[in-house]
Amino acid sequence: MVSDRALEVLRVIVQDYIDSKEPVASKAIADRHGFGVSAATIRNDMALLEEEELITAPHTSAGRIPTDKGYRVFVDQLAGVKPLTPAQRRAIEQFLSESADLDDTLTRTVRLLSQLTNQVAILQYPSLSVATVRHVELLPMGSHRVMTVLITDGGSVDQNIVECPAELDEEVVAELRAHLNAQLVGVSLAQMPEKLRGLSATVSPRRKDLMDALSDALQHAVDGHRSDRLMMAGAANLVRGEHDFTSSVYPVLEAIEQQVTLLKLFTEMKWESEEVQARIGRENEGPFAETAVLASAYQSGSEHRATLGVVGPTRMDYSSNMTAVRAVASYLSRLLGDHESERA
Amino acid sequence: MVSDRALEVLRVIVQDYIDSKEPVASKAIADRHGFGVSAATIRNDMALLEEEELITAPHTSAGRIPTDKGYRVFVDQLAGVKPLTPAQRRAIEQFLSESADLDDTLTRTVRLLSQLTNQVAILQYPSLSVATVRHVELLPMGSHRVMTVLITDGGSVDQNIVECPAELDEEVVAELRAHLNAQLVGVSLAQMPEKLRGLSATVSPRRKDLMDALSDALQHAVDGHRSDRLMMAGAANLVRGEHDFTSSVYPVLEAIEQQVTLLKLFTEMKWESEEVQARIGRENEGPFAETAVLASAYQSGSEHRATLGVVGPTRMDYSSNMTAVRAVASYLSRLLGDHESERA
DNA sequence: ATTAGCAATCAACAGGCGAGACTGCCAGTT
DNA sequence: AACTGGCAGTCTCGCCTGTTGATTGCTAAT
Repeated sequence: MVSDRALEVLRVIVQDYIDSKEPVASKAIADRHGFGVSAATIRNDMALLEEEELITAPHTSAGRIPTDKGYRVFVDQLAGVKPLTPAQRRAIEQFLSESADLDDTLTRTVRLLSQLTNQVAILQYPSLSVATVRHVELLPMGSHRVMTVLITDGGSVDQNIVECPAELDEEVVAELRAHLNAQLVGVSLAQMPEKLRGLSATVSPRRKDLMDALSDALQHAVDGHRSDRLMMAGAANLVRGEHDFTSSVYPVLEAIEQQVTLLKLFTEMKWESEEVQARIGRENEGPFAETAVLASAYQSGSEHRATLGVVGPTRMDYSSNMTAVRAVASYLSRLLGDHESERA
Repeated sequence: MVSDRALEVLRVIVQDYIDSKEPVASKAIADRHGFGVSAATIRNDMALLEEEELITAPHTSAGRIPTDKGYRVFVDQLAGVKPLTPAQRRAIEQFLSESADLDDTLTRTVRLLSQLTNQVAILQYPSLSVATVRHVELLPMGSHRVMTVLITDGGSVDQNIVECPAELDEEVVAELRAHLNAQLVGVSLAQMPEKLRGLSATVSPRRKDLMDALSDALQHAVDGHRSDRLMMAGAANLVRGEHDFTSSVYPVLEAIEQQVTLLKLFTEMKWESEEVQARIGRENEGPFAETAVLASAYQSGSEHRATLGVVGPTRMDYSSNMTAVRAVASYLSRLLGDHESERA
């Protein structure tokens, strides 16, 4: 029952509210965006929009502000795709082209995203379960200790120190190293647990304890690769416009730092439909009920996806932020994809 | 000219103000901490302390609050060493004993410190310039690409991908690997730049370009080890008691994220004198002029030191926070020292 | 040196008042 | 049927006021 013009009214309410932070009055709409109709007519449309719970008035004699539902309609139907500014595009190219290793790339990426959006940026570590083992190295550290190094084709490396139940010499280490590489190179991290469990059966009984210890350590390294960690950048942005949150930003910041709520949120999202997803206000539970979360998947390898995005007040610039999230996700995917293709 | 009793008055003003957040009145002091004197006498002492600019009154009919200078005197002369609670001690043991690799240890440490103090905790990455090279690994990635992996005895690992000017086969790689290890194992990171520069002279001319590319990559890995990065945890603590800062916490949080100001602060500090240093209020420049920074060096190896600490409002519990910082620094040193000694 | 007492000062609070900003509605117009 | 102008009603905000309660500084007495 909402006319096209009413939707336009909603659009300008969202837009004006986003940059003025003030409730938007009918008169202001009629003046600034000449719809060819008077303020009274805008008021009728606004009454309609209020009926539909797309906007609400903070108090009787105030203008209107969008509701969560209003933002939702705006995002789904009204938000035009704002192209990146040349400056933004340049910033992206520059930032990402300089990266060295994986960790550095991710750090830069999350900072970049926070700068582009002026929001808190969040980046989920890429799940490397489709990555495969490229090499396993064993380095003796004294007679009863060895360091395992697990190197994957994604370019990431993990190491662990293992207490050995038996005396070690270089010969034994070399033998084990050769054996481990023969068994494990090419195996995907997803298959690793199974493969590691079967490992102790492949060696002579007197090596069994030792091999068990090593496979424990390697399992630990694999676990560390789970995409269950987040990086954050731009926390200061959250406290900048302090009055964006009715109570305090404390629970929001805390929840971001705890990571668990956001990780849950990210995994809940379905990625089939759209490139960038938005969760607005009450659509989120708990501490994020006053925030909007924009997120996009990025390809961390040939298949698997991880998520990056921003968290901010519901009163945010959805158009440009969604563009920025999409752009950063796609640049990062390209970067990692290149990386991937290089090992062909 | 400040009598001993006047100093005691300062002490209780600091203590009371810290946990009540309210200016402290003469009557309250006379009542709660019976000095055996009346409120009027306390008032005389307070007038004296105000003369010395150790306390100040926010307005005429209010109690007094400590000035930066007052906190300084408190910290230097009055703050008793509050022992860790058993619960805190347990938390430290538990947290740090579970750590796996270096990065994990540091992450846990900084989180631990933020939990113990309820402040923002900052940890400078250990400078590994005294760490030595344990192993260099080369892994071919296609015919014109090789991944270098630099493993140090501290347990940290860095890798880089190198574009090779010439075709590679396993034989060449093996030769280079052996050569690099022969030349570099045991070299400290501080010596690496020099050593790397001389490297291309040690190989046959037709390998020279290749070796240069490799040493560039290794140099890059060494650079990544510089202790010019910080980790932060507990940012939410900064916004919890919002009214601790007259203006906004924004500049503080931003400065922490930018890292540069804090790194400068850390390097300025002299570590000879005390275990834990405090910089209070105006003693700090710029964004930190309203905060107190507690910091302590920790030993990241046999010699070199890095810094960890907390940032919070000047109105903080110096006694327990300094104890916590000291304890965490010492536990971390022990942990890293153990690690160090293991390679003997 | 300490104390009791007292006047002075000021923040915090609540209440009241006026101005300004919008809305909602209604009656009239196109 | 859609739109408009006008107007009363409502509510926030800022401002002023007076009141209350807390605390100090001073002075004179002990």
